[in-house]
Amino acid sequence: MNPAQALPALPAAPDDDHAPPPLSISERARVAAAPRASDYLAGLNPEQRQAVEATEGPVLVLAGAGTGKTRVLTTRIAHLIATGKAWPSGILAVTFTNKAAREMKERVSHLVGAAGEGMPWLGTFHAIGTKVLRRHAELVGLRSDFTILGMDDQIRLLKQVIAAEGIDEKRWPARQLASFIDGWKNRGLQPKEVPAGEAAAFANGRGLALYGAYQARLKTLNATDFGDLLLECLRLWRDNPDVLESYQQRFRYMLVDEYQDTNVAQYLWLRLLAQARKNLCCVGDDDQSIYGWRGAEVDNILRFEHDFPGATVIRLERNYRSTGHILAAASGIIAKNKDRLGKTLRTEDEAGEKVTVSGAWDSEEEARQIGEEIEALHANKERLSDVAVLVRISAQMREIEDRFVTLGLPYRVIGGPRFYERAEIRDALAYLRATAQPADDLAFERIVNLPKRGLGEAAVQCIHAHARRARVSMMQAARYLVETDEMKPAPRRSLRDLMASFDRWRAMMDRTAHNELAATILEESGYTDMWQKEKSADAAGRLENLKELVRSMEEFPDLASFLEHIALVMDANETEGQDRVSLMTLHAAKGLEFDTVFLPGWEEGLFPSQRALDENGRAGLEEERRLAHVGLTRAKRRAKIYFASNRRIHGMWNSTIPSRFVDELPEEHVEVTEAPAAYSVRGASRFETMTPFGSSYQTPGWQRAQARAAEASADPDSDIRGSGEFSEPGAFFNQGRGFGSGARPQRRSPGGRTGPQMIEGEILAKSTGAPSAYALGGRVLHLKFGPGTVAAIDGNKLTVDFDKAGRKMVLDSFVEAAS
DNA sequence: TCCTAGCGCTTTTTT
DNA sequence: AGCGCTAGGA
Repeated sequence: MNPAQALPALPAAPDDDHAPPPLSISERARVAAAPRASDYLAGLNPEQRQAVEATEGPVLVLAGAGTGKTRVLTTRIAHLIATGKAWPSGILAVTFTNKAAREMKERVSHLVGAAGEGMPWLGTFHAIGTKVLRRHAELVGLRSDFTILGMDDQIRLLKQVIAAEGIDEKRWPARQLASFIDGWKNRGLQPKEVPAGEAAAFANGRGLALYGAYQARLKTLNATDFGDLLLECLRLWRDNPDVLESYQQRFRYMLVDEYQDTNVAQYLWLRLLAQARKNLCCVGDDDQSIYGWRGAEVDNILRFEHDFPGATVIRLERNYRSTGHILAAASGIIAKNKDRLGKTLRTEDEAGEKVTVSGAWDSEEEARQIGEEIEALHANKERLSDVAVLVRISAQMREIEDRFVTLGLPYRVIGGPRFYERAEIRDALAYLRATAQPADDLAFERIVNLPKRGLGEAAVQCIHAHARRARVSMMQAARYLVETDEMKPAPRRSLRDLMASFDRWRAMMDRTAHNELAATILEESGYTDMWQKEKSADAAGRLENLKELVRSMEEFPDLASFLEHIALVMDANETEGQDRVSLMTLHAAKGLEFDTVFLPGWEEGLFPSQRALDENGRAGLEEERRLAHVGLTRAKRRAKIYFASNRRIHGMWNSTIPSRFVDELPEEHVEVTEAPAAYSVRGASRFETMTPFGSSYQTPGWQRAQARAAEASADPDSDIRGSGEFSEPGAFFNQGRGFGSGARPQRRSPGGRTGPQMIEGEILAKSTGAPSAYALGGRVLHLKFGPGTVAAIDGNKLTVDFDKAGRKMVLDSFVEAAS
């Protein structure tokens, strides 16, 4: 980056079998112009170095977790540039995510200086596909200013297509069709290539017709979806050999990151480009292929040597991340997989701590244990940002978040709803699109009645009908309709105002900064007003997001390039800096690392996911196992696995058994922790573990609750798990319906003490008569709702305004005084 | 046109 | 349980 840190002279051309031919004058000049990399090869281990220097022919680098994969990729690019084998513009480097592309760009320019910034062909498959398509749009029936539809637009369009074919959208949901079409596109299949049998699965055999109709509709709209960005490239290159050849000539060297995640379409895309020069270097790890469910084809990496004869395969097995026990545990698990190329990770690091396995009674206790351990780590001067909790499914997060809120542990959820997927952002973008691209019907439709301006279903239908009849955009149709009296006066007036606004904004476009224009549009359209009037808790956050959106536009030269960027980039701009625990899914954790990793929910059915097993059998199981491997290899120094005996799934309590992966861990690298309250979990029969009072398994809920309440008052120290919140008496009688229907299973604890739970406020309220120890306006802390202020007191019943949860009536025994 | 009660669905998620 | 969507009524 910094030119001042000038780099010493190049090392001599690598002295190996693939030594380049003598350099011509122009090539020498090129080398001279390339920024010098210092001893960029020096820090590499022998395998890494081999991977960097094997520039010619197909190369597969099998890079295990934490083996320096990104380093190899970036150094390889630097090497190609520094040795004069290629200009930056002659190197194609593809990644899956924008984040990965950004990082790679950064690291390359760090190595080679400003030349790296100029790598025009470093990007995601989709970004590069877009670039190619814009240049040759007319050859595939598009104009070069085609719009890229996001998922929501895609669904909206499919709904229209389904409706147009006279199919009941409720019976055959657009979402499902979208996943069919995405699946076909992932496999590189155009409508005419889809196997007849497959398409029959949707809408009684009309799936294929719908796919065709959808594609036709996209063309009319001058639009593509994400899949098309690759598919249309394939079509372009196949139908126009001269165009293909120009790209084959251009890309002297090609690099692919995360090759195990490529789908068939991407494989075909790469193969077409690599056919001529064959300098294709794929980096990946078959043991980290976890995206099969969205079309990734592990076979691509497993078959690499077959697909690219004469390929060099290099294994990176030296792990620089994890300590010995963690690595051995991860290796032990992944070794059970059959479909793999086989690698053995090793480390020169110390053995470190063993992987721990802990059982918990239920998911709440699991969350409590994790919270406690994190607090202990924190007290021990560990940074929270070095700690992560990795879950299998997002639904697991809530309980853990609840616990963190209660404890006041700062945390951040990674990979939540993405910035650009948030409704308010999509709405704002729709306004901008409708302004900048008047033919963008989907954008227009999204905001025509947002905020509500009296243009409901009927009005939209009317515009639609006219647009279709006159074969014009909805915007044009609307323009026509305000001049006629096909519409009722009220909507007509409203529509006229809206059209006038759009005219005004469009007129501003060339003389107003685009971010200013955006602010104006959001203001004048009443959109920001809409959220300002909204009293809900997240309205403020949404307004904040809108501000952030406008601010982020500054970085782009004009509205068009901003919209282009938006269509492809879906990353949230994470605010860094604070010391927080990270909470995310295992999928989101790929590529990250933390000192300490908590892995809750290792239970059959949840992890491995029952659905993965049902739908994909052994392949599904192996993918889950890879996920376990990914989870463990995120840990640098500590990995902690948990399972609970009872977990609520879709609102119902279920008895669960530990994951088979727990038992696949190699014994000698694992330590089973003592549960804080000693109760046997493993091997306990389902009924034993869940009957609270002898045979009360079938006892009506009210009896159980009474018994529990009595016990609660008798034992103030008992483990309080209910919230103490009041509920209507009626609701109470509706809840205790026994196991599997919402009632919570009871713990059997050694001393015969049973934790009271779901305590019915009314009963407990009668059983304790002591006056409240809390004062009006006092601060209290509630186990479930967190901190709050006492608003009213009635005996032992408090009305508390919780900071997070709002106003609730709770029993004072459920709160404690807080500062 | 707007509000709300009820229904059904529910892994993982990028572009 | 929680969310989003839809239908049906005000």
